[in-house]
Amino acid sequence: MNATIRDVASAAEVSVATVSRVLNGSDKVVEPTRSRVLAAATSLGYVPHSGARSLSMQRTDTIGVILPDLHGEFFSELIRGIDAATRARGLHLLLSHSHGDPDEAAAVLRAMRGRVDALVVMSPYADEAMLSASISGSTPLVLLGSGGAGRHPRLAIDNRGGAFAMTEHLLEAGYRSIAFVAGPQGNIEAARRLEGYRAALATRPGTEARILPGDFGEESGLAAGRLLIAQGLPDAVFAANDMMAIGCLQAFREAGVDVPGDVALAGFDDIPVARFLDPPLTTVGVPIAEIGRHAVECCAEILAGGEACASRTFAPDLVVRASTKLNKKKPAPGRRNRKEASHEG
Amino acid sequence: MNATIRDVASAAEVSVATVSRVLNGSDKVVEPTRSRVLAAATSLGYVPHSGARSLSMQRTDTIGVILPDLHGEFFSELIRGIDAATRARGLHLLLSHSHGDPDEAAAVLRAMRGRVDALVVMSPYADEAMLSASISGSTPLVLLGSGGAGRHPRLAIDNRGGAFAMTEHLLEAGYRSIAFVAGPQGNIEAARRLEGYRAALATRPGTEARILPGDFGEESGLAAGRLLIAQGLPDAVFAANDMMAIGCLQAFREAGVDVPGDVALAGFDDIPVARFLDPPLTTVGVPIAEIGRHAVECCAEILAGGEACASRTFAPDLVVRASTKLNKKKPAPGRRNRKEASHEG
DNA sequence: CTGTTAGCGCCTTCAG
DNA sequence: CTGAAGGCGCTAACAG
Repeated sequence: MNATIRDVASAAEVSVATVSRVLNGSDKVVEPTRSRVLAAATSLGYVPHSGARSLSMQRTDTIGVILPDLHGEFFSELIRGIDAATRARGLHLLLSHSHGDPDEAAAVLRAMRGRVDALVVMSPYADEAMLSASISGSTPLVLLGSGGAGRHPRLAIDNRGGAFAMTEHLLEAGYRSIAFVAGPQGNIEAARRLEGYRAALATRPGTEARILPGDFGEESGLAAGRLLIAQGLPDAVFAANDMMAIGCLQAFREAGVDVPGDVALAGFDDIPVARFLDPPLTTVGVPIAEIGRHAVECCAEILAGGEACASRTFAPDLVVRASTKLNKKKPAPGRRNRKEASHEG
Repeated sequence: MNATIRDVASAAEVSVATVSRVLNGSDKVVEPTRSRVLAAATSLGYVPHSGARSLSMQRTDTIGVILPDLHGEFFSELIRGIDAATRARGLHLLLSHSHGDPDEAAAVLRAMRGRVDALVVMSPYADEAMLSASISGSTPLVLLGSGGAGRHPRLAIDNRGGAFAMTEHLLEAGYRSIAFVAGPQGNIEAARRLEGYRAALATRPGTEARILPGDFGEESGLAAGRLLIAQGLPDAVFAANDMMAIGCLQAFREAGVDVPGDVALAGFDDIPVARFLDPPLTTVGVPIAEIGRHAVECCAEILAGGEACASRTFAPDLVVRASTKLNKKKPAPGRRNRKEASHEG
């Protein structure tokens, strides 16, 4: 069994109250006793039992995080940001994922009751009403990702704006026919990105939307790429996220389709690996870790008794790399350029 | 405030003991009362307070996981496996990372005391003695990754064997000079991989080790690749993990060095994106998520009162892809092959 | 300044 | 089969 506060108290020959005081620093304890307690605590390897603590303090110093999925670098980055912020504030991180099914999400939320002081939930499917119903109304809740307005702060990226800007960029670069690889049905982020794509096309008469199904996974990008090849390539492909863009790239490579020579390719998210692809991927940059960090700080503020932080939309920025460079420069010495290589030979 | 067991009891007009009994299923409660309690609990949205529960039950139903880093797909996959297993067993997952600094690791461990029933720790730097000193001796602990033998079960991959096999493979494929991009100093996994590389070379007279520094990050792979180009390319490059291989690939691309035409490239881990690279990356396949899952099951077994599960070494397997294919096949119709393209022209 | 004591919410003997 | 009561470890009044 682990040492309890009582063990420390008797070892230091003081009362439990005194031990509690020196360990929590608040009240003043005179020096001789103080260090005696500290010594006893250290030598016994005493660490307060968090269960007991949470029972009497009414808080757990833990933030619950519920994510829809745990695949790929996007979530890896998000968790990294969240973890950094929780640890910076001395909080713990209870992680779970909900997969999207509203019932399961509700169960996960309920299971966290009493274990966490606040929740960060990314739920691209479930609506806020369901969430509210599943948690104690007093538990602070910060939402991640797009969704309807509601009473909880929500941190989102401007999916529509980002997709609009990217489509715009492609159009301005001279690509006329632009296909879009969509995200999962019902996913709000995905829907917004599709909207942005459509809206941008609508500003240019003569352009036409061409939309392929996808689910945010690499495989679906691969399938979309193959489909495009079979049906006829557009000038450019805009995938609703980077993972699918990676899949597309693979499909193109398999078929000997050159990017950006034969078709341009763009993604969304700017996951770390995007710049290491061949060609480096043009994408919509999202401050993923930053959003995670901010969500935790939001929670911390609320817990500190402050106002709930305001909802906020993060502006994504265009990250233009080689995958959409229509007019390639002359290759520098030692650089290769497939097209020209075959012409030169 | 949330409903407590007392609220449920009075709503159902029974004692708290009875409520506890029906909710924990163990004892027999006669039917009329039973359903009355259930109804009351449901209508009040009652969920037992986990802090109180852990206080009286001496368990938290939570597994603590401490990882050295949270970058990239490797950890994403690991967490995914762990999360799947915890949720399958109705356990919670408390996540933290320790960065490698032994003191910080100790602090993180201590902070988890009382919050978790068992720990899964991946600590490529800290030794087991330090870990033991930082946790209550009775807390089950499962170690992830290579390390010295100790009293705790340890799940590792055969780094040495994997690296040996890969080096062997490269040698057999006809590559004579093989450079190795090493992992971080002091990292045990990295050291083992280096050993495997060295050992395989030692079996072939006339070969010589050539080792470049790295830290498992993409950037260090990029630097290593550039260094290799500057100093003169070997026949093949074996990076101690896939992230660094990705960095190398980028360096080669920048310089117009063709993979595998000019130099072969191999990695380690087989992170999901490896097969989507250009060229798809030959690597050592590690069942990452599987290991995470297994670690949790190990913990669960111990908690269920069983014996501590045995240490286990997972055998990695060689995943040969295009990045090490010296003799490329004739391209199928619609396939491209840079080298041949330039010869044909 | 320090000690005593009453809960926090729950489970679990022990009586009835 | 059900109720009453003690205790898990800790904090926070309230006394001394």
